[in-house]
Amino acid sequence: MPPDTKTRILDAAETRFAEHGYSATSLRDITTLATANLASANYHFGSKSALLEAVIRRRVVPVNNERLRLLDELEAKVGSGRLDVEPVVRAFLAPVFQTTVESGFREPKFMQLVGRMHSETNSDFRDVFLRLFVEVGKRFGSAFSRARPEIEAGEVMWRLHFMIGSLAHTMVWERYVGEMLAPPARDRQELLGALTRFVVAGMRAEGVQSGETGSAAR
Amino acid sequence: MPPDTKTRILDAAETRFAEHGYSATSLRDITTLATANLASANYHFGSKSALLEAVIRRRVVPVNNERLRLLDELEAKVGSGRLDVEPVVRAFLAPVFQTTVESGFREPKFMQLVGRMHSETNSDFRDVFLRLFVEVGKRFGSAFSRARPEIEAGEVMWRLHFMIGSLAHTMVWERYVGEMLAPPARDRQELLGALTRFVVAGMRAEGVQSGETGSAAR
DNA sequence: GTCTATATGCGGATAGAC
DNA sequence: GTCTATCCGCATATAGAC
Repeated sequence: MPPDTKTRILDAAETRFAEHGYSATSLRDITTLATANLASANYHFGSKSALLEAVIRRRVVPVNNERLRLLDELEAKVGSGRLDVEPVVRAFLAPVFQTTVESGFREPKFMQLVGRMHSETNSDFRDVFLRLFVEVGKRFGSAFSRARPEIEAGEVMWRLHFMIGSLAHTMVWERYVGEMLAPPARDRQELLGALTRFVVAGMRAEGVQSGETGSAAR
Repeated sequence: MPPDTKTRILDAAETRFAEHGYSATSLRDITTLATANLASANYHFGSKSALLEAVIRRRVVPVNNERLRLLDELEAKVGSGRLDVEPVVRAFLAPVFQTTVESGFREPKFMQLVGRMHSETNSDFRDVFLRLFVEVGKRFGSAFSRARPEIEAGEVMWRLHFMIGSLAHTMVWERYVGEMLAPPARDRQELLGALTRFVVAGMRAEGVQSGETGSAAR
């Protein structure tokens, strides 16, 4: 257990937000788990939503920085040459699975939190998260458009969303799949591999064909 | 506005659960929107979680029935022959986009609700939803395994999750993407088409290659 | 910085008149 | 079936002693 109260509260909040979501978690619950006094949460963070913001920032900023770093590296390497889909997908997905981006990541709580950040549409949650995500979204959108120039830009953006959705859903439900379907019981790297294969293939798919619509083949 | 109070409450609850989620929505908010008395919610449904269950059932049961019907039809058609990935994907995705499965679907509220049902892990929400989803999950898992027999069963199950994630995330965020990325402004059928292309390609991807792991190519 | 105590309001649920 | 009024617990937040 971390020594200072502020960090303990941050950790406890992360755990509970990941498990139950923002609205369903009370400060009482958080401070109890943190073995801290109820009032200390407001003393250190000011309000519940400010605490949420601190929790998100602590995790998202390093992951997004790592994503951008990998993308920079990749773009520098290929120069003005051809940009392949696969390394771009990896640059986006891998940092989430990487437990050592910054010291202190405790699995699998963090994975769930990331998943929830993408799926939660509570306005407090969303506002904070969107602010932190805009740059990454734009950079990766451009990178995928460059890797798949034949695909219309709008469809590329949707594919970015599909990728995020696959990632987020996997993170959130990872520990519940056993209740729902036979648990495949993979380790993290295998899961990242499976997700990468799926997304890379999706990104490489042909765009809409002439004459075809979404309701075709029915 | 529907005539009877019970339906109005159901509609209002659906709207608010879709917009803000279960925990963040109060019965007061729901009954006000429904122009009904606070006490009437408990009179008609017994409790908040029972209301949630009614909301989910009303929408999920017809969609899942339609999914199973399409899959039955497909399996009957191909008999013991080859089962292609694409129509299975379509059988899963299309009923969600079909606004006329049962009369009374009001877009795009319903799409958001479906998205939330897949992403919400609040235990009330999850329990109800899992119960309704188990059969569909198993049937489609088997169908995909049959369509992609070379892929290990565990990976097929994960791909099913990836598909659900893409779908759910798209539903939940459809109306927010404008805040986040340039809005592609597609219509529903185009969106279904884009999602189908992505998922079909993902499902058709090769499985893990010998010697490769998820952390490869880094 | 940490605690107790408390202000203040919203939450779900229900009793009981009509 | 629908209403008012209310119970009662839990929520966030803060005041103020130590």
